[in-house]
Amino acid sequence: MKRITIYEVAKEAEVSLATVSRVINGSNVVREDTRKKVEEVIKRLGYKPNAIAQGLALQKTTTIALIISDNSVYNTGQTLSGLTDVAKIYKYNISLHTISEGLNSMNEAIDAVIKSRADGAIIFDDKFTQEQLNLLQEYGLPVVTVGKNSYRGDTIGNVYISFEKMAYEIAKKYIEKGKKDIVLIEDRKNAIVMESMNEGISKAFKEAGLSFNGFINIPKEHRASYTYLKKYFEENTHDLVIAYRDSQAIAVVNSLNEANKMEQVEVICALDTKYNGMVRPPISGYKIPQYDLGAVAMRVLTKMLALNGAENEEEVDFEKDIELGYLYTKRSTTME
Amino acid sequence: MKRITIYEVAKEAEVSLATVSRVINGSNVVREDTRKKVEEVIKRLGYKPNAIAQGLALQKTTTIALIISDNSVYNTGQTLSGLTDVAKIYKYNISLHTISEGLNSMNEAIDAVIKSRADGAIIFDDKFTQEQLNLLQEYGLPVVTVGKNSYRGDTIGNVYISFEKMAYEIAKKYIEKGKKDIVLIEDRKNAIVMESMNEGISKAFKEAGLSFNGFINIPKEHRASYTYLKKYFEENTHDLVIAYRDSQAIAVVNSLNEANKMEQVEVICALDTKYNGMVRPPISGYKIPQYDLGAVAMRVLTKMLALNGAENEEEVDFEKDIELGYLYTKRSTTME
DNA sequence: CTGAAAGCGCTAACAC
DNA sequence: GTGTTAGCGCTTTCAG
Repeated sequence: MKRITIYEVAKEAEVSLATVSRVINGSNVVREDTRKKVEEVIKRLGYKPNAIAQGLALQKTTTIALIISDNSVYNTGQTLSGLTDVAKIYKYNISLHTISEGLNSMNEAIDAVIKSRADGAIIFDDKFTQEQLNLLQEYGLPVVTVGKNSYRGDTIGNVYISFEKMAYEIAKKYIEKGKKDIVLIEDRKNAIVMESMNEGISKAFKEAGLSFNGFINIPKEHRASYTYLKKYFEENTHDLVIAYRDSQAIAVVNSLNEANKMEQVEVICALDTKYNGMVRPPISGYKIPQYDLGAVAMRVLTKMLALNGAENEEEVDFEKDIELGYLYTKRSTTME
Repeated sequence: MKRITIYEVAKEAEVSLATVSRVINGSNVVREDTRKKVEEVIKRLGYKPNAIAQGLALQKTTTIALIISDNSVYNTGQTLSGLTDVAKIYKYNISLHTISEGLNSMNEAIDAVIKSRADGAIIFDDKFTQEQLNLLQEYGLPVVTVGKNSYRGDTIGNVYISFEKMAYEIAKKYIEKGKKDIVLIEDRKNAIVMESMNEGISKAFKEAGLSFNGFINIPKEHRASYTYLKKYFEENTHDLVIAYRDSQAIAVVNSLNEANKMEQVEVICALDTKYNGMVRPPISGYKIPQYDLGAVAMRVLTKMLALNGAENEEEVDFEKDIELGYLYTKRSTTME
């Protein structure tokens, strides 16, 4: 097993550690021929600089910590891709901290992140508190959250989609068309988003002098929404049903189909995926820029980090809170 | 910004570094009251041991590197969950190295992993070479691959599913029923798996004195399989079509439906997902233990690591190559 | 342009 | 039990 250190390289190349260090860090004060010699030895010996030692010496790890809920991992490979692609561009390593249910999990993750001395953190999870963010801050980690815009701090950024706005727009449009019997299907796994959507719809109703009470709770007994929805739609009809995840939208459409009501009620999925287009009938939905959510978040973080490093108070201002848009895709479950 | 070191803690608690080190590492030679005192100071100061420094001193990082293709991230959140859950149990950190297309990407990832001095690596990707694995070995990293069983080495493990066997079994069963017109849909994104399946089917055919030539290539011009399949199934009919991913199976079923051939041809999806059950008609498929794939892989790696640490040649033998099973789920697209 | 030496924060003998 | 000290591998002044 190889365990070659900078010292071996130095000896073999007949220079000092300092010089080897200079060449691996691309310092341009090294004479060309000594550089060549050192590089040759590095290759010959298969020397790979120890990032841990570098981290210690430099007081930075070039690593950013990703704190992400189990749940999010499942659904959003694309966001992860965006995150990692951009990280790669800036040569950051990524350490992954998944948190499962359990209340304490987030605290444990934060603890691990602090100990790991990551340079910054990205949090992609529904539920965490401002205090937890503050803790990260205290230990000098800039953080950007993805999905929500309710966190504040000098070194806290937020990259998000406004589902409240989306829901508001949908509701408004339908109310104006006179289709006021709107219903929103609960998604227990995404309680926070549900809340924003509920608020958005309520706002539209209020503006129309109405009040919204179409939030459909899926009783806890029902493991899958489908079993409940099937029965529900046998007995009920609405103008429009809004679902968050594709699987729920599909369950709704299946239920509606079986109740022979597909003609009467429209269905919209808030978090569009390819499956909405593959199902029959294809379901209308809002395309969310999942990849960008990750890519932008990482980009914002790298900017913060650059600022940190520069130490210059040049007020290099940039937007830390970024709202991303969405795109409505009409398919067959809506009139327009 | 806090930057408290063990030294601060020692001074504040009026003990030496060594003692502080002992209490944070749970050494049991520390007197109870000094331990209490130190712990109090640690909490009061908010001291968090620097994992980087520990890593340097201990020559181990308690981190395992995950090398994973973009592609895999998308589809297999569950495997990731399995991986991380088990890692958590053994207190390992995870560093994430995604590799995108590009040939060199894997080499870069391996380079980064070596530099990071991770204790071990898990590779979850279709294509990499034995040489690349050997490189990891040379630098002392045990590795376990997930998905394939074709890599060898003292510190190389493989956790996988035999899609060859699966395909063989399917083909054999259908051939015996006299349904010999079997077709396998290409999946360009998973070329290696396709190959195994092709081999499995071919084997079954050969055993029956036949030869298999039902591998359907999706012409490159077609971004989505669906556009091609729709046309294909207007013109062709088979006894059985086997698809790998759910989206392909769905495309097949949709095409078949539109060609009014659903009654005549059976469809099986090799990599079952919840969507197969949600689509109409629901598609039969093989449930793959995705979570276990990750969990078992991580478990195997931790065993290797434990062995490494123990240094005892006690021949603590355990299986490094583990084949996981699958479970057939009949839905509506097959007769039985 | 290059080398010597201090230091990054922590662990692990080795003393006492 | 607890303290002293020598590293772990690398970067970075500071001299030369």
